Amino acid sequence: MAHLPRCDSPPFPAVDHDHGRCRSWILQRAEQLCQQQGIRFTPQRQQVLAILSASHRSLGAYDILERMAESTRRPTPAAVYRALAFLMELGVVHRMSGNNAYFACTRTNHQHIMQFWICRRCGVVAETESSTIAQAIPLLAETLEFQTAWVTMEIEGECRTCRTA
Amino acid sequence: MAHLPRCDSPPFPAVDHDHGRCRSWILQRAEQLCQQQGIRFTPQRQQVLAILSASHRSLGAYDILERMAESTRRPTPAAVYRALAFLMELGVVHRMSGNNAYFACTRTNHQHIMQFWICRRCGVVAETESSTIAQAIPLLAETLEFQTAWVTMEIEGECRTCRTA
DNA sequence: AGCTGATTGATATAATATATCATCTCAAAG
DNA sequence: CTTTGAGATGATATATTATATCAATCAGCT
Ligand SMILES: [Zn+2]
Ligand SMILES: [Zn+2]
Ligand SMILES: [Zn+2]
Ligand SMILES: [Zn+2]
Repeated sequence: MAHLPRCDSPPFPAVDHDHGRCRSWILQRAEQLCQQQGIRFTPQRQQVLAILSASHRSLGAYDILERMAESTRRPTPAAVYRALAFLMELGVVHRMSGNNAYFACTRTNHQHIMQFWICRRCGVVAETESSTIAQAIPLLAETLEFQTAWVTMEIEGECRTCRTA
Repeated sequence: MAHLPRCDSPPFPAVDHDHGRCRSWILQRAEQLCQQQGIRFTPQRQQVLAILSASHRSLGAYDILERMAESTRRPTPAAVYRALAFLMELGVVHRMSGNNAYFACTRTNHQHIMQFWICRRCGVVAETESSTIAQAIPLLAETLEFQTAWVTMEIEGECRTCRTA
């Protein structure tokens, strides 16, 4: 990520923000990560990420499948899930377990513990990293003598844009 | 809940703890809540909660269905999901979206924001309420101008019992 | 060209969850 | 005691999400 600028769009960017910039950042980052790691960013994988990068909204796997079917031959579910697994492994797509949906990440240098803010009306997802929470969880874990492997934090509600509309 | 003692079993209780106490607390609390609210705690609902209250582990809906089939006529999936929806609405069962599983709550006076600690080996779930986190989330929400409706916090890992075994 | 491992295609199926309408039950009203 | 009506359950079908398996293809290397 050295010479790739950050995607500086804020959480829940304005509806008229320059999303082309977000979009190309998402795709270029994936390209670069694949090159660095010597793995292949195949057309199918590109296509799935391109669909997700079209907005900051999350999409279900079968929604993605439908959109792929619009431009090319309809893929099988397995193909979609394979591409999603690849992109999640690469760290450029996240899965929202609350609604079985996937979205393109716009943050670099994730800590282990992120918050995902999901607008129930428009479906847009924002990511934050609270240092307070990042500190609190290991403390709780220590008290419980619990060895943490994975943290899911999803907050559902309404974003400013939808509330004021 | 006035005269029902708290379920004082700690998070991740020892394997030899007096679970009969947990179990009867879970069932009596549900009974009492139904009486207070004038709603019916039918045999099917009791049976689902009895199955969940048999341990602190979470179970999938179809696991519950199988256990019901052992003692009575095999119910339909819809019957299981209806009972689970009822018990969740009552607040005595929670759903873990990370693994589509359900477990019997052992805490009263939930705040809005709980942490669910899920052991990947034994499946036991513990609940905590961190005041630090309960304060942090509204602050983040305010910054984002986000109106929070629901918070999911699930931490997967290994409990002490499983780590030391 | 031939080899090898990664990727994709094809097919089937698993796992989780809901929709719909008919029937039954129970408690309250008459 | 009967009626009645809302809530609960049964029955059936189907929707939604995800994975397993094996064959075919492709890309990069020798
Ligand atoms: Zn954007
Ligand atoms: Zn991210
Ligand atoms: Zn117990
Ligand atoms: Zn609880």
